[in-house]
Amino acid sequence: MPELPEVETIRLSLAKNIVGKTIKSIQVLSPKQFVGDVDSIVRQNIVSIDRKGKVMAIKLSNNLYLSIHLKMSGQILFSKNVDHAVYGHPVAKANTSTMPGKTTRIIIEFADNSAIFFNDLRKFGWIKLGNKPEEPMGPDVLSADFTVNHLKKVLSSSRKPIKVLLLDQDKIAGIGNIYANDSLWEAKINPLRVANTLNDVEVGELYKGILTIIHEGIKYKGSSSADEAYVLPDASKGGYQHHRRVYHRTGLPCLRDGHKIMRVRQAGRSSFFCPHCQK
DNA sequence: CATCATACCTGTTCGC
DNA sequence: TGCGAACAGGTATGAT
Repeated sequence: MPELPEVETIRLSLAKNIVGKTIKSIQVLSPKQFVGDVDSIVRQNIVSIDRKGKVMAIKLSNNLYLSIHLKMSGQILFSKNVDHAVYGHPVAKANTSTMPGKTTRIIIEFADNSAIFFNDLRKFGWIKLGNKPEEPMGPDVLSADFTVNHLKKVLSSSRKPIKVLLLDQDKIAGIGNIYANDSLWEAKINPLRVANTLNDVEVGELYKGILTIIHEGIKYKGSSSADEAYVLPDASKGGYQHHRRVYHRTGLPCLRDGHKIMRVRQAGRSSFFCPHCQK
């Protein structure tokens, strides 16, 4: 679920709430989802929180890093008081408005009695402790290394469909299914196009489209529609779902020309596009 | 080497 | 209404 804009929104919120705090305890309720020695994070301070692509890395005072990947259904909720972790409204799906809930997998408590809850219905997400962050290989979309020339190089060496390629975190880090589809609409490029057939003008448009859409995702604090688990750490919802271009808009009119949005399947995932204006 | 299908989980929604 | 199939933000792995 969470793609770059969602993870960045969570990172900024967490940074405000937990940097400088001391970890008092950790409870791992789903053992497969935590990798590392739990005891070595106790009594450490939170130094900073970084992000590359969809992975967050919390730096601790003993120079270890807690890397977090939310995969499809992960959430991070913050509560000022672990004993009264009640949120203003129900969070997504099966969760109740109090924590821990039935999808809570890991709880980290701080010395001031505040806490974060790692919820994950589908159990694909993880938290890993190590001496460096777990990072995807590709440059982050927001980094200086993500240039139009980098995009050109990545595309020219692949015969994959362009949308499938955009999801490859070893090539570019941070783009997921929502923002890949919407970026291609923005650039008027069909998701089925073979990557190395895009000309320089099209690569330029795609580069601009990716940056436009990712920045818009961050501006609206991520995408939280009814079928998405994502919420902010205070359980409030993001707003990008009201600004989607094509994602989950099958049969609805294209925002540019009114033709019906189509859905196709690529590498096991849904792709959405306007058959009229995306060439 | 590159690309595709499958597995990992659990819950909700769709189609007959 | 009931019930199995399809689907959901992602990615590691093995198969082709």
